[in-house]
Amino acid sequence: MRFDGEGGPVVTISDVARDAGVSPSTVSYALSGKRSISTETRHRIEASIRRLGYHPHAGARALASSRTNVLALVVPLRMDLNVPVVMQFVGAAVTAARAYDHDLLLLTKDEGPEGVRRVSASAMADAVIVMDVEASEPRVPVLQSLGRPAVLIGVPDQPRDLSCVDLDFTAAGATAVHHLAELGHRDIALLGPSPAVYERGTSYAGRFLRGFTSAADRHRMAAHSYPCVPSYEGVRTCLDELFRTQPMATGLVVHNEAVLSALLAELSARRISVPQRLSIVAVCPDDMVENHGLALTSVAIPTAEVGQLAVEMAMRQLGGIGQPEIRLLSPRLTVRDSTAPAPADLPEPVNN
Amino acid sequence: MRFDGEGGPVVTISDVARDAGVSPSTVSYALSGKRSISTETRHRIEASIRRLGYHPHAGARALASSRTNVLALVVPLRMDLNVPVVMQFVGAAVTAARAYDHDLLLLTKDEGPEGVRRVSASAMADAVIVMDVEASEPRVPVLQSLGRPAVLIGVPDQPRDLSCVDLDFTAAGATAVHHLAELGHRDIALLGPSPAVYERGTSYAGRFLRGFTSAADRHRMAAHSYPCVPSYEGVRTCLDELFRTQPMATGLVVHNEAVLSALLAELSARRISVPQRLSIVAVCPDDMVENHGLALTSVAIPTAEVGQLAVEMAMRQLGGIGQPEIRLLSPRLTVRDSTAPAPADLPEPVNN
DNA sequence: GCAACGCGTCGAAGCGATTCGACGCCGGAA
DNA sequence: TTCCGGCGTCGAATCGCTTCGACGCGTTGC
Repeated sequence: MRFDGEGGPVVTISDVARDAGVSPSTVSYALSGKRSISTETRHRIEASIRRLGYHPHAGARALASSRTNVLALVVPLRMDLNVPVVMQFVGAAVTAARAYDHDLLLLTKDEGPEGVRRVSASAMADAVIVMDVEASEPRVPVLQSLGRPAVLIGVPDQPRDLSCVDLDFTAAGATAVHHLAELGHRDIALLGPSPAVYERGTSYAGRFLRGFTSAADRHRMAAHSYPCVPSYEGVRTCLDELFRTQPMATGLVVHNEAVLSALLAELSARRISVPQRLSIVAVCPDDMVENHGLALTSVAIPTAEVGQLAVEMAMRQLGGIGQPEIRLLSPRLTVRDSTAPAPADLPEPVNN
Repeated sequence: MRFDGEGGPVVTISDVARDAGVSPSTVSYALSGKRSISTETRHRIEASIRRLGYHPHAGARALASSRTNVLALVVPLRMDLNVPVVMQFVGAAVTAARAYDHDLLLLTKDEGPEGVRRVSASAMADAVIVMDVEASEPRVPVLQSLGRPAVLIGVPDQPRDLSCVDLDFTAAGATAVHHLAELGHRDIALLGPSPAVYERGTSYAGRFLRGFTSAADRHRMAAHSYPCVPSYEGVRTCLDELFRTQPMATGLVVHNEAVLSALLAELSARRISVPQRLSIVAVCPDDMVENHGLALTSVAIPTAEVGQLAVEMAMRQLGGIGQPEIRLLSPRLTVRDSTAPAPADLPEPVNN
């Protein structure tokens, strides 16, 4: 039992063993349950552990067992992504991980493929979860060569043998359009994420757009897409452009959580009433549909589920059961107060 | 050189040593620089490392050196805090940590003091950084007994021997008030964070409020504070309350980034012009003052600096130089378009 | 000319866990 | 009664790295 600086005594497994009158290996087996231990002995060991305040040394454990009980999570730090949404994923993931007695090591996308390799090669994590996946994701080859479980949140063009989980954004796009179609809208638009997001080839943006476009085609609706930088100015520019191109548009799908409040404020300033003149379908986590002065009809982004599933898929692979798989969650539409039947009489064209 | 599942060969320090024709300890010294190595030998070792693709095993390193090169970061997951602000801290911290060749382990405040103890006692991290500090912070005793460096972002009532870093929120409150006083405002209000934040005794909220109140007293201004839940509804309620209590208020300090856009939208809906009728000083990170249709006069929350400083203070303590210290950054006011001299004629009272 | 020293390198002893094989004991099957 | 198998436990090897002490050699100082 060494003493270490200010901190209390550093208790090792041998200290526990001595205190309980058994050998270290017995303590180890009592802890891991990999061999049976008599109830009698187990209780004695548990008591010693509590009395001495024993915590296994993570490094030693990792060295001996080649398991760290740590998951690496790669998050985007960019500000053109919606930050609260990212945080929701992270929160769900860390909570799920703790339920499996694992911790999360935080990496940033900035480090690129090399960061993933570094952490994995130096055995700092047992598996890797990657957010903000791009269509031609440069981290896929690295991830694949790692020989560790990996889960992508999003779907690249070539997932190879990697697990993916996400909302089915293609279906989500279609769902939003379908809802507007049912309400009789014939001329609709998509207010999408920042152009930068598309240019980067971000997985979900493209998938949603495809779903939106092809559903609109199927319904023979007029439909255009307007990427929108997340600022008041960006919203204004987008709306100008939108109503110049489609002055008779009556439906708007918003796939950009960050601009929701600015959009509603600006529409109200322009005296465009929602949902009378313009119906709005938001695509965002459920807890973001309130707080705008109007409950928004929305297609939910199930951040909590996705984050949790990502961890569970990783854990399953670590457990040996379960192969890589691609799981796309079906979209769920909740009708609230921002959508209504298309105006019966031709709406007044919006001019700016 | 073992082979391990799908992953490439697992290269150890002995493999490198053999390849370079030296002993393992020499490789170790070449890597750490703790003893001098001839240039000749060092080059040979570096070449071997590159050729074999050697990455030191983090667990083994931690075991032998009792250093993990990992910092634990405890973040709040609550949604009543402004999430983008939290993310800015995190981003700055992880970037700074990488500059010191360290990684970040993510803990949540949910785990409470026990989480901190767990991670520290099992030697998963060398130091701990804690966000969202409360006045009577329950993690302080644990942190103190750990015998590891710890840095709080925020200042509890009893910091004991722990390092703290933050914006000087007391001074920030005073600065905002002072600016309005100079412009001739005599009747002002504070739109603060959610009541829950105050009830929790969150460090920065109380400090800001104190700075605000005492500065207003000093200037003999009428001043009240209105905690505001971050939703459209919350903003409306607050404004109702505010103008019922202080119909002649001409200045508003907003210490709640999340409601800024809702606030401006609602004010515009109520035909209260900013800054003619009402001057607004925001307290928020600089990159949040745009995007509202009006550049806001603000007292900056230097998230990047604070996050980075937190890491640097932790590193300094790990390096043995530097004692625990409390660093409060001086506030910086930037005058933009949301503040103007108080209306010369008595402003029309706002009634709702 | 010799002691003292610094430099570059090596070997071996840990660090604190896991895990494999072995062993004694007891109960049930033959 | 003997043999076998499972249970509970132990001892020792091992994981990959750091670090301490030692050693040989070439300099430097008196």
